[in-house]
Amino acid sequence: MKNAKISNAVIKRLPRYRRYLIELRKKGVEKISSKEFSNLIGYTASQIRQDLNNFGGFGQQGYGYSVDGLYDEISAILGLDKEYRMVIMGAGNLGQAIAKYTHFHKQGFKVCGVFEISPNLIGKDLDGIEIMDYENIVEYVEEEEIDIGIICVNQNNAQEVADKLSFAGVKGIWNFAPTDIEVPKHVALENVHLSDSLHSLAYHMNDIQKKDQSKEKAKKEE
Amino acid sequence: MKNAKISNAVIKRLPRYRRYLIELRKKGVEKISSKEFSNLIGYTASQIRQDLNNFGGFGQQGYGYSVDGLYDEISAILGLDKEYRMVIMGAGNLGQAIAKYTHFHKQGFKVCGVFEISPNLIGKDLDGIEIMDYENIVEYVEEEEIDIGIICVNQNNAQEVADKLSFAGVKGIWNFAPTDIEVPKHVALENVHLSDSLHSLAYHMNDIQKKDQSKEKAKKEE
DNA sequence: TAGATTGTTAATCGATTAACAATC
DNA sequence: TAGATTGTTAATCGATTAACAATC
Repeated sequence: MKNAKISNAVIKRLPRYRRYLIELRKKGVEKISSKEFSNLIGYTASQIRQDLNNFGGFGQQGYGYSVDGLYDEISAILGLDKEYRMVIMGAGNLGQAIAKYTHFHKQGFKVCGVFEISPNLIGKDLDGIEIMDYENIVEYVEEEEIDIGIICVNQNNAQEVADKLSFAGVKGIWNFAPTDIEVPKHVALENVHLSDSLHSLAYHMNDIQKKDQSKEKAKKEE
Repeated sequence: MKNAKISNAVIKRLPRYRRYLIELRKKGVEKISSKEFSNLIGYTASQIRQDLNNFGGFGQQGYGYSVDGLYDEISAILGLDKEYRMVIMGAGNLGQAIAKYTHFHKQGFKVCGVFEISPNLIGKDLDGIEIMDYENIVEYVEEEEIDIGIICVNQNNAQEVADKLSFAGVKGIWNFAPTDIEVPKHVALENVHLSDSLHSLAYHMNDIQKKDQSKEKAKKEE
């Protein structure tokens, strides 16, 4: 494995490669060339080879890539050969939904507990996961060896919660609050800005309509 | 407003500009220079000016940008001066959470209905939003003039639901299913691949740890 | 008018694509 | 050995940054 800094653009493509490899495996496909993979996934064959060669030579000349082998390699690169222990901060709609969503659990990301400040919610059970008092988050993270904190509190409290989680010693923060937060450099941060995503969708919807309208206009003027 | 194709990198930054402008407005700030904005938001002043000039000259030489004015311009560019009517496909945990999440509603994105295939859920009420039968989605979209379909069904049904929504005439699809779907070119598509995001977080967590370890090793070898 | 800051052109940087020698 | 396909270098493309004339 090489040592140079891998660009984020490459990292963002890895989970997608992995998803397609899972599908191929399901279908019993044993090998795939970069060209075949390109047709399937929509990246150029060249880009696929470049991306993979950031991490090592996983292919074999004249043959292609082993589907199983590549799947294992990418999983290892992403760190998906480990288990992760997570806490959810905030038991609002989103926090509760993520707590109940089994999809992550199946992939090795386990929600261990949910933390709340509201007394109405503390003590409740979410499909077997307890809602606990925000007061106790620091000791819980230490004792239960929590890796990841998921921020589902509102905008105004997001930074404070992030600070607390960082202090408590999580290695990563997954932020769903619609605001930018700052974390120490030894903590990894991934944002899911749902509103931003929706706004981007709105832009593209309007863009398509605008183009259609100008096309129609051009047609009439003919 | 210019006509050249705007790159997606620019579009993705617009909601973020807008968020910071909202904060500035709250604080009563009236004008901001690209340099001041740069310090705040973390993009270079040059990039800010480049980005904005894709859409028009919103600033004034020697002065800067009007916070209010720029907010309005960006909102209009994104199409946030309109209201959007949405349906949620799938009343699982995620679908229910989004239905109840008031944040989007406040920004002009209204969830009008939720659609399900499971008889146990059809007819139920989610904070005033009815869960309806998937059978009736096409006529509902037409009659209620739905703009956006939100896909919260599982991976295996996502493409079928997307096809149905496209046929029914939505202008945009917001996909939360952990798979890639295809839509006709007159339909805008925005994906929220939560698993991919989590995998990317895992990578960065491991990357930080690896670097820390090699640093420590280098220290010991001194 | 002088100072500040934009709008815009030019330079740089990084990411993607193309080409091809290496090799299975 | 011949054919296929990788790994990798070189070329291209696009996005970001720097520079500066225009102008408020």
